[in-house]
Amino acid sequence: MSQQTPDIRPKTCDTCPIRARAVCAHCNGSELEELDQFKYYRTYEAGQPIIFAGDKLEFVGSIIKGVATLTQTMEDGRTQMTGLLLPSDFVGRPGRETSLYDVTATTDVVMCCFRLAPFEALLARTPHLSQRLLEMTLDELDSAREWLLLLGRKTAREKIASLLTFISKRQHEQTADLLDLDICFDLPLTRESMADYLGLTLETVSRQISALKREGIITLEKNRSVTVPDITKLYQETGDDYAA
Amino acid sequence: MSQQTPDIRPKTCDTCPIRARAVCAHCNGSELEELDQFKYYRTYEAGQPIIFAGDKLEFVGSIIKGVATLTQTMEDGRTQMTGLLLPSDFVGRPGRETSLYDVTATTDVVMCCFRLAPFEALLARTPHLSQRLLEMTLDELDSAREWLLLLGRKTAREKIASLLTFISKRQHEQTADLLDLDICFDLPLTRESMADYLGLTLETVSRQISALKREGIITLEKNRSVTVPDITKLYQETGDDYAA
DNA sequence: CGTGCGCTTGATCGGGTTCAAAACGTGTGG
DNA sequence: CCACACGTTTTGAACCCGATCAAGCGCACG
Repeated sequence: MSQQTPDIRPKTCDTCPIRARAVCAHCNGSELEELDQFKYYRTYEAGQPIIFAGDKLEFVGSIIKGVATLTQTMEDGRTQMTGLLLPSDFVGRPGRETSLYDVTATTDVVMCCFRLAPFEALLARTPHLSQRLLEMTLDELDSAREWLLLLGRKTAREKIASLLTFISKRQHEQTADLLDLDICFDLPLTRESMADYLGLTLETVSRQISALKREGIITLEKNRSVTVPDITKLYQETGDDYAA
Repeated sequence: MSQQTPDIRPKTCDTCPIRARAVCAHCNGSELEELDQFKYYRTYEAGQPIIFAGDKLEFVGSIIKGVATLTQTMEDGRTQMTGLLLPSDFVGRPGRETSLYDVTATTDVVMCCFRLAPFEALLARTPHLSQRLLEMTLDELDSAREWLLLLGRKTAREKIASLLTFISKRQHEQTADLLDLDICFDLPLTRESMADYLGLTLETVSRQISALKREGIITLEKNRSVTVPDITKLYQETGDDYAA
């Protein structure tokens, strides 16, 4: 925050790091030009709100860099994360005027935003766009269903191992999968956010992470930087049956 | 099962009870005719599997009548329901060859099935179809996110009250909402299935239902038929903030 | 009338929560 | 450079909600 983050906004879609996986992935040149008419970039600092539940939705868009969360909060303050958005993920819901969720940047975030009304109009007459959005929504639904299993039936230890495995996968899917090397990644979430993701308390999260550390399954530095010497050991703790 | 269920398969789409809400809702006459080329009806008895996880998907389709579930099972047998499909809901996932979930009929079910390959082909060139599927998928994602909150943060009592509220809503959304009348509905799920939906054990489900009964918030007959004298009282137990 | 399945109820156990306090890390100002 | 303050994380101790284990009940069906 005090340190100036370099402006990594892509100049054009050609140099956009998420071009291949974002909602615009299937769009051709002229479609991109149309999108460009009502596109703008926005940045958010870590911790800042992007949208509040109940707010009128002004835009939808893609996460270019950083991590954002969707959360729901009950009247008495109990909070559950219901979405964890990483680069290339889509934010917002065409066909709805107000957000059902709080959207928050948990790290510094760069977004590619589209004004809602023209985006919806383009969506309605551009199969390349709507088909990609359908694909992405179906994938998100599958992830949500895995998440249901995690919340409903997994133990605290399995939940932690599953989250760590998920983050390491998403952070390394671009790079070559060198399974024989140590895997390192940064946790983009505080203990409290992890707790909100996993349906636990932050104390339980802390205890389970300590246990994995004690057993040598993971190593951490400065509480945020994780090293996994043997990813299969971590994977065995997730409770999932083995598959890539 | 012993009793013969009357054949309620609609003769044509005009008389189809779910026409207005199904995936084909926006289709026009000629599009329906195309769908009709590779459409067929199937029925399943209560308890029968519709698809096993890992099976090759032969068809997608709509639930016309009855209730089906999606479930995931871990190696050691823990199971979590991850989908509860009621009439008009869509079954299957275009763009995937094998099912990730077990799909099971929990009551007698009638489905309108479409052979997968021609359906996908039609989907790709029929915006009326793909846009409706997108809408439905986005709605399902929203439901899944409410479900995440339920599994992650609600108490057993709140979970039960939420499920009962959900079922009563879905069974009465067609009929006029007479809030001042007693609300009655049948539970399409066993205690065990409810437990799988809620991330609980069947004993806890039974105890919480007994508690609600003892307190006069619900009444049951034959363990399956529920009467709610005052729906707002039940709603207050869900933990949700008040809204229709 | 017996058999089986779905449901209820009781007694005990334990994983995760709650409440509390200490340790750590980072940034601030003297 | 050190002292202090604040937010995050760790650790400890007691408690409790829901799980587990174990009968027993009631209704449908053969």
